[in-house]
Amino acid sequence: MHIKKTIRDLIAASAERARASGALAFETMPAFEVEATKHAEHGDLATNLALILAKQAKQPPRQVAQAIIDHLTAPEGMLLKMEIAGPGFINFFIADAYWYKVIAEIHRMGTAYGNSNLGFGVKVQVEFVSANPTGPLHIGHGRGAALGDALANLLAATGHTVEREYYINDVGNQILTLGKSLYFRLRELGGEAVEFPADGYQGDYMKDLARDYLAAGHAAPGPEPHADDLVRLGRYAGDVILDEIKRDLKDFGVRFDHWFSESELYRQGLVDQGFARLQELGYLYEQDGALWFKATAFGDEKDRVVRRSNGATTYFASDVAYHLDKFQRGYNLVVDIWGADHHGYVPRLQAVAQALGFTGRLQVILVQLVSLLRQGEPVAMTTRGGTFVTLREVMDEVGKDAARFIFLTRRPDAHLEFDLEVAKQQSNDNPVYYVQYAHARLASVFRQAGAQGIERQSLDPARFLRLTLPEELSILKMLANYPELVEGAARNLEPHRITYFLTELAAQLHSYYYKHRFISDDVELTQARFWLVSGVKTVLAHGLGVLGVEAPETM
RNA sequence: GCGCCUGUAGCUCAGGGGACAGAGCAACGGACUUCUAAUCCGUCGGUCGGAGGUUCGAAUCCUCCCAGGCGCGCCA
Repeated sequence: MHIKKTIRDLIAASAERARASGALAFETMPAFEVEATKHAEHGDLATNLALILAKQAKQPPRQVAQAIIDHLTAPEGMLLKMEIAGPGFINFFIADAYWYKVIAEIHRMGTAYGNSNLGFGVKVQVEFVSANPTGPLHIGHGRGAALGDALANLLAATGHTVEREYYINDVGNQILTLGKSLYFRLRELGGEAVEFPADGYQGDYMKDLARDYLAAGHAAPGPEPHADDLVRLGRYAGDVILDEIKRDLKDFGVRFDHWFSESELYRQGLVDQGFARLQELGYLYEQDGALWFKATAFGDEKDRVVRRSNGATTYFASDVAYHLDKFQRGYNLVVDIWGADHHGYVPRLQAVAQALGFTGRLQVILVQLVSLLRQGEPVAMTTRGGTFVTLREVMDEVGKDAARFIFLTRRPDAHLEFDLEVAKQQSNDNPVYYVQYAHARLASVFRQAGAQGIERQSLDPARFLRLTLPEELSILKMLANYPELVEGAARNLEPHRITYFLTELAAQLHSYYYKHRFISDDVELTQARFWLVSGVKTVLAHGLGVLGVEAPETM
């Protein structure tokens, strides 16, 4: 029951009829809006078609609107009335009875209400987090994790075939640096006073790692270590850290289908394949002993080195290979979620996508950094410097659900201030509990009713006529609009729309609950309300599911 | 210097061509013998950073300026 689509079709058909009858003259049907109104006096839906068509039709907007109304025929009982308003909007007032249908619809679909086949046959990959295994996940990674996971859920709910991937940078200098860091911590444990390298990873986790290394029975390295020894230490540390990252993500409720190693690109010869492909297309050239990708041919500000004059390939070369591989795996859309500090990297990667012939199939979502505060004071966060708050700490302090909800209450491209003290202090006023409470409250109502021997009886649409309160109609409309909202969120890759919807639905439910009793002596009314609020419960659970937040039966 | 993101109520943020700009928190005043008060009801609070422009219509699009954040390697 996509009401907007239904109305849109009616409007379009009406305009065509008006043209056929000569009441309206226009060449082509322009794009027009059918929007939910902000104010009740404007009805339920409004269109701006008359305003847009006025110029073409050479008639005043309100006159065009009248012509559309005159030629519009809606199904019996659907429309209460239509009004021309303001400069030429047409407002549609939907009959109450129409909204009751949503209850049966939710009943029919069950927990799948809100799902759709929007993305049928579309294969999407969401790559997110992909933090280097050189330290624990911090709060910024948490934001990316929550977003990527919710986005993948959202796309799956709308019928896309979704795969979640984590890209592991396990090639290059950082392994050596990691090994060096471990090495120095080991020597410290051996009682030596060594000067820790400035470019080392200074966090305390490296000290723990060193202790664990010895505890596991590994021999401490001697002085003057060979580079191979450092690399081995680096790999060891990387593996341990990656295991920890996996554990953190699992506990954060985030699941991945693939963990893709950068080293795999080399093992499989994909980097050379990438070079060969670009070479073949004429987008590689040599200069100053280095190999360059002609990124400027696709709007990047400068060409980019893929192989340095010393023969080493760059990080960018890996990404060329990695994305070529992604596209060859047949994804219609590849979504990369990155921290905003990598934004300068977007044009060159888009250039690669274009060069390889996959224009428009790569979408990079930049997640702005989280500025972490503790009682209003900024906390500097650097992995290398070792001062940061880990995702683990945040989970422990404010809980998985609260953290995820907070992350998903902001647009990705907006800076996020996360004050730990505030998040803790306000944990009871946190919007996540507000929404969860609505769900638990309804569960409680049904438990209470059950205890009184009152069960929800079979669906009888005639009873819904008893739902006449403004609160009830308002809730019905929200429920009816939910599937479209989910589709819109998916289309725009914006999970936060779900968050806002849920908060609003919970608000309406709480208000309704407070003013009116669901369980009463009036059997018919009780049944009608049961059916209504069980629809609310279903939708709350669905939305929370998309966000990866629990929908508790009791709180 | 150049580029990207941001600037909306005291604070944190939605809204991103459409009708009188919204929510939460904070502040203030009310509501529990009641299906869960982690709730509800009300009050207060905004020249949408500034100036021009486009449009029937601009918080929203364009230009310039101001402020904050982040980038600008043959690093990863």
